Amino acid sequence: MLKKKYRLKKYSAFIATYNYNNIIYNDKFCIYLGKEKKDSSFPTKYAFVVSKKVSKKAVVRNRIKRLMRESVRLYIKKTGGEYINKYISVIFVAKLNSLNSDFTCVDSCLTDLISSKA
RNA sequence: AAGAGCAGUCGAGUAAUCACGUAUAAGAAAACUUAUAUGAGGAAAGUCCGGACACCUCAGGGCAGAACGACGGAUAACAUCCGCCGAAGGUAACUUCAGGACAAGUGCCACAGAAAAGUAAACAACCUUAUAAAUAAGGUUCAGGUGCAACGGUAGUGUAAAAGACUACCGGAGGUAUUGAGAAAUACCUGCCAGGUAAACUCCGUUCGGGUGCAAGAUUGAACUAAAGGUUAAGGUGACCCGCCGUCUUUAAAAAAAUCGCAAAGAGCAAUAAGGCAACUUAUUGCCAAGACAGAUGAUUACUUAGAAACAGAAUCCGGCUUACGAGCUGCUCUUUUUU
RNA sequence: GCCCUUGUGGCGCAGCAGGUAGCGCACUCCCUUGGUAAGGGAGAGGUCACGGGUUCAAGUCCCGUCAAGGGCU
Repeated sequence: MLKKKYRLKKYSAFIATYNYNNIIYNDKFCIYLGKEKKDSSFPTKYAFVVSKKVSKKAVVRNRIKRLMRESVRLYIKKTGGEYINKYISVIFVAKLNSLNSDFTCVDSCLTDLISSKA
C-alpha cells in the first residue's frame, strides 16, 4: 500500500485525469495518465479503481485492488517508477477479465503494460 | 456397533523480508522520520423487525391507518426469547405451527352434480292410492351416481317407505362440577348437530399511531451577493452642493474544506454468589485501545498439517430475525442389533 | 448509506375480486404466384425467476431468497 502522500484523493482530480484522455490498455487493465509535470519535486499521485460491474462482492473487488497496489509498489521500488513518474496523476482501472487472476499474473500484465508506454 | 435428534466449540498456526491504517512517545518550524502497541465477522451480508440518538413539525382529544393474535412470563423494545397448552409429523429422542371469530353481516366455492347452504329433489330410486298397463296424484331421500367438500358417522329399533323419531358406541357444540395462575384437562348432563374459506372484505382484542435518518445534526468558515448605517481620513463623476459609483462598519446568507457527532466504556463481556424450571434479574470482582472518508490486513519464502479449504470485508451504535458456508471435534438423548 | 419497481413462449407485452395461460411480431408446414413479398389456412414452442406456506385448487394471496433496473444524497 502506498502512503497517503502518493494517493489521488480529490473528485475534481479524477475528472480532470479522465478527461485528459491519455489511455493505455490491454485485455485486463486500463491506465489513465494525467498531464505531464512541470515541477519534478511534486509527487506523482496514484489511484486504483475496481468498479461494481467487475464483481458485486466487496471481497473480490478488494482483492484485485490490493494485488494492483502491491504490483505497482514493487515496480516503483525496483525501477524508481520510470515511464510513469513524469505524470501528475495515474489511475489504474481493472476490467472484467482480471477476475480470478493471481498475483504473478497481475504483476506481469501491469509491468508489460507500463513498459509498453516507453 | 450402526442410524438419528438436540446443544456447544473452531473459522489454520509459526518464523523471516518488504508494505499499509490508527494511537502514544521522542526528534523537528512544518512536511515527516524513528520506536512501541494495536488493527474485520459468525454471519461484518440482506436491510426484514425493534430500539438508542439527532433534527424539523406539533394546542388537546378522537377517527382513519399499521402491526400483532392460544396462555403465562422475560426484555429498553420487538414479528425476538423462555416455559407451558392444543394441533400436525415421527417407533422414539424431538421437530413444526400468522394458533382469535365464518354460531354478527357480506362475498366466493370453476367443471361435475338434483342440490354448494335456501328447512333444498327438473337425474335416479323407494313406498302408497287410482288403473289391466302406460301414466297421474301424494309421501320420502335410506341406498345410487357427482365432486376437494353432500346437511354428523357406524350398528340396530322403528316404518307403507323413511328420518336423532328412538337406543348403544364414536366425533363435534353447549352447560355444570373439580383441578390449575391461565390456555386447558377430566367427569357428568343436554339430541343441541351448526359445510368450507378471514395469508376474502369484515368483526373482536392488544400495541403503535407526524416526518426524516449520522450524507441526522452541531461548531469554524473566504470571495461574491443583498440590506441597513456612516462618509471621520483618501478617491472618481462635477464649477460647487445633493446624488451616484467607490469605500468602511454591522447584519443576513454561506460553497470547497476542517473539527465534533465517532471510536477506550456500555441496555458491554467473563467469573463467583443469590433468586427463578428457564429466558432473565440483582450484587461483588475482574477485563476492555479497529475505525476511515477514493476509504487501512497485502506480497514472497520456509516449516507444520490429508490440505496453507468455504461463505465472505466494519462505515453512528446496540438487541434480534433471515439467508450463505468449511473441516472436524465434544457433550447429552433416542431407536435397532449383537455380546456379557 | 437509504428507498422503490419489475421478473410470463425466441422478442415485446396482456392476464390479479384465486378455477385447465393468451395477443402481436418471429418460427415450421400447406395454399396462392412463373418466382418472391404481401395475403389465407394449419401447427409447434411456457417448471409463469427460485424456495416454502394458506387453500379442494396459486401465474394471481402471504413470507423468504436470487437477478435486473431506477431514484435520493
